Amino acid sequence: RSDPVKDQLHDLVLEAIAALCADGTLPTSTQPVFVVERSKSREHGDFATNVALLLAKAAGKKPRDLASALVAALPLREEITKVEIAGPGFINFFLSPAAYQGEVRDALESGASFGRGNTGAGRTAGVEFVSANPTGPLHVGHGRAAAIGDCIARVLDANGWHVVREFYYNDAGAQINNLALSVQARARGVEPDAPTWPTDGYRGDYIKDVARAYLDGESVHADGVDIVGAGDVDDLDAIRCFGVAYLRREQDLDLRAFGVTFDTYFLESSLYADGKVEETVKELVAHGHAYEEGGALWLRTTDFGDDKDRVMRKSDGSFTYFLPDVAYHRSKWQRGYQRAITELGSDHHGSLARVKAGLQALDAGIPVGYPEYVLHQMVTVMRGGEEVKLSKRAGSYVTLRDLIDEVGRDATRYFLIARKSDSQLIFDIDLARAQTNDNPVYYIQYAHARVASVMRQLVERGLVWNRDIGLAHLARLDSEHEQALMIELSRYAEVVEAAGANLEPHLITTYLRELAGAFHAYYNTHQFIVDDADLRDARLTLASAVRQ
RNA sequence: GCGCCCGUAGCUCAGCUGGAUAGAGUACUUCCCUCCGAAGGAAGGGGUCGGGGGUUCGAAUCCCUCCGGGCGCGCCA
Repeated sequence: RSDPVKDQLHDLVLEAIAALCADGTLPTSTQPVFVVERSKSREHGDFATNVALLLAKAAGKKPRDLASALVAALPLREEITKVEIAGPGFINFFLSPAAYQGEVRDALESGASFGRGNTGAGRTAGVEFVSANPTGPLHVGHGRAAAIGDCIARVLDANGWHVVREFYYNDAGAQINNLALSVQARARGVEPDAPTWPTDGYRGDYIKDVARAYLDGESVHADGVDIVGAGDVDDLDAIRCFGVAYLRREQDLDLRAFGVTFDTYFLESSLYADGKVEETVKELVAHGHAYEEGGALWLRTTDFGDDKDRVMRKSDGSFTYFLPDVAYHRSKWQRGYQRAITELGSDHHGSLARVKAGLQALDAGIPVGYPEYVLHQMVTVMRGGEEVKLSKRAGSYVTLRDLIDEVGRDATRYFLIARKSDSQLIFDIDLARAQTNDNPVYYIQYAHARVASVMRQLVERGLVWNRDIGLAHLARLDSEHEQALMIELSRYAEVVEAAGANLEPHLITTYLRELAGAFHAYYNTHQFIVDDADLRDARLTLASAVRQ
């Protein structure tokens, strides 16, 4: 119920239906299922309803005839300037600007909380994203994950959810061991192509930085712990701890520069340390979904929609990655996340079915749709019409830091969420840097700059604007362009709601561009009348409301 | 081979829980602009919504099939 104007129209139609039921035009058992929607084009008014199309059969009438009857029974309202029957039987409503002035009032009165919803009702949603292994710098793909995850978190927060941002990382597995060996090799002066270089070692230049810091006894602060480089090249455990801390800190600095922070860092190793992995295995076995074959322990995930059964414990006694994943998502449920959103690169999609199956096999009352996965597709970075592939720092890929340094934090965030996450994304550095209206970030910032400009001039002329003056002059917002702007404004709450419901933050970017467009149109055409203080104040009311 | 995602204007993409002549930005064509930022405004041309079939009063949207592109199908993570 986020749009009061739409809701009022919906209620009016209900009244009309009730009237037709009373006079026998409609059967009294009629189910009033219909929608009132914003019209796509101005020719079709502000709102339209398909009610006559849907009820025509029940009424035994042609849609347009039923529409006529409904319109005749519709209560009159001052803000409705015209009601029209169009096309196959749509009823179009034309509203006066006054119908939207309440939205501006709401914006002024609610300030920063304008547009917030409460579908979350204070429930807890855990949003897990990025979750990069601490084995190197974050790349563009992580950047997309960071932007999408953070914006999902923000949008859920705006819908009344209590949001916990969570970063899960592996600090103990084979990849980390590989990292430790790579740092050790660098510390010993071994080059990547030398015979003693570890198999599949990390070859990037950043490994040299880690090794040097370790040898120099540098102190690294990450996730609330200080780790000092011990300098001993034979102590692989010490190297591992230092390397993880070092790269975790680097990732964290990049994320902070990107405007992203986390509430919880969850270590994969804690699942083992706290016995969660063993516990999960025991429960799966106890519920009869496990069996042994070829010396390994399997889970019958095919009972829960997976393609084939999966190995939980390998024949060598160690666990596959699959089991900690199940234990981890189980812990989200146990920690009280009524909703869990897991943001991943789409190359992980193969693991979704088995994790969900594992959670169901626990028989712990976890909902079938838990967790909700949001997958993002690959990012291609372009500059000068060519694909950018290399980063000095990491070697084989473009880092998030490269992008932030080159195009700035806000533009990077905007472009990384501007597309549906399941579409491949082309990140055009030239476009993102452009100071022209081709660049949507520039276009939006430019709209803001124009508002700021007017406000500044107001102050320079010694004039005052405040909320009360704005509220007193709402009725002056009566021009066509002001109405167009107010209509855009009135969509805000439902855009926020839809973005939250569908976990689609790109809806926000699309909306912002449209809002900026309405603003530019308003600015470009209206006459700024300096000798009419009242009119000026009223117009500035809207400027300020939109800015907020 | 199987599974998931994508295919919409020259380009980059919205729209996809079914609705009216399929939208935005950009590019292109014509016209306008010396008062708040012209980094502007007005108008116009441009589409078999990948192809085909089906369901429906109505399909870009739902179902089937084919084509094209990406990704995934390990006792790797």
